[in-house]
Amino acid sequence: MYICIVKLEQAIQSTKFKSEVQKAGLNILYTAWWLKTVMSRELKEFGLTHEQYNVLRILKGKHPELMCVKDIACRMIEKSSNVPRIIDRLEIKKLVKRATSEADKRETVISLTQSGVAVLEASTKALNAIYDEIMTISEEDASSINELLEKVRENES
Amino acid sequence: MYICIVKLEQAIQSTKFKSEVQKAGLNILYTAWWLKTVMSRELKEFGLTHEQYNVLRILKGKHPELMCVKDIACRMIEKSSNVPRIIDRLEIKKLVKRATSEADKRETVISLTQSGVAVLEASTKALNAIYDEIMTISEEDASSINELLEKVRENES
DNA sequence: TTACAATACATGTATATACATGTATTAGTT
DNA sequence: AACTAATACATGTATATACATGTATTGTAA
Repeated sequence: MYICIVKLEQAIQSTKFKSEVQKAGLNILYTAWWLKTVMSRELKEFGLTHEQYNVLRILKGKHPELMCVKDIACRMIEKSSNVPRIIDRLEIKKLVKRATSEADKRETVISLTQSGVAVLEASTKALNAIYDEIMTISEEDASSINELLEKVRENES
Repeated sequence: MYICIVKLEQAIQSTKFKSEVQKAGLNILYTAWWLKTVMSRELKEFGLTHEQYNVLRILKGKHPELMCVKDIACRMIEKSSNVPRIIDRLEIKKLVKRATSEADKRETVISLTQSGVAVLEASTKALNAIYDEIMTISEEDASSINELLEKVRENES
């Protein structure tokens, strides 16, 4: 059973918004929370948190090449993630291994263990299934969202 | 100076996405993180976290009526927020007051203090200014986002 | 009316976020 | 080459998230 509250108005019990733009801000925040909740519930079956999964997924992108902490950090969705600490938990679960870089001893290089690869593959399969199940929008609508969100972010000051 | 990474591909250093739908998921998560970061930086000037601000804003909606903890909780954007603990911090800063409900002694009723109202008003002004500055999309685009995000969430299983 | 379930909130725990600081190593400057 | 700055990461702190458990109060049913 998933949390199913379609309308933002119902979700946050509020009907007055200053503008569509402000409502869009709340909608983005709420939808992200909803997505994270659904994904986390699935990942829990594999003993992973959302952030731990993200690190594994990033490592997989270069596997079997090693990656240093800062290269993982700059690929994280949430840039303020404390990557060394997330790696701590993954290391305890023997899903990744740490080593000091030969080339630059300041760097710690991380690699996926075989068990890390296995857990990642299984959890990715489960996540994809959940995505197919809950995100039933069309590719066209998804494209529109991607365009619009990049428009939202295209500002500096 | 704001974080300005327009394209998702740059932001998370990834170019391959399984589908537009999956990319939309990442885009929603990343945009939410970006929005929260910008807002939090502004709120810091007032000694507030994003969540503390949310609780104040919700209380304002009924002010000067009192609200109990569960009524605040169900209006939060992030439903898993631990509202009693957020109220702890606000109480220490004398922005809200706790009292036991007369009608039902299990309930704790919360009210904004005068200083709470003042801080909320000032921070809301600052946040609105930031919103105007960074969210320069049109009302029409914002409406499209609202429609599409509600389409994204309209699924259960 | 007593017993039990449900409700409302407080509190505890593990992990994450956001940010500051500490420590080792490398790069750059004189 | 010695000194200083910068870099990479580890670690510390306050708050939040996500969830479990504890405690007081209320509702309900025998």
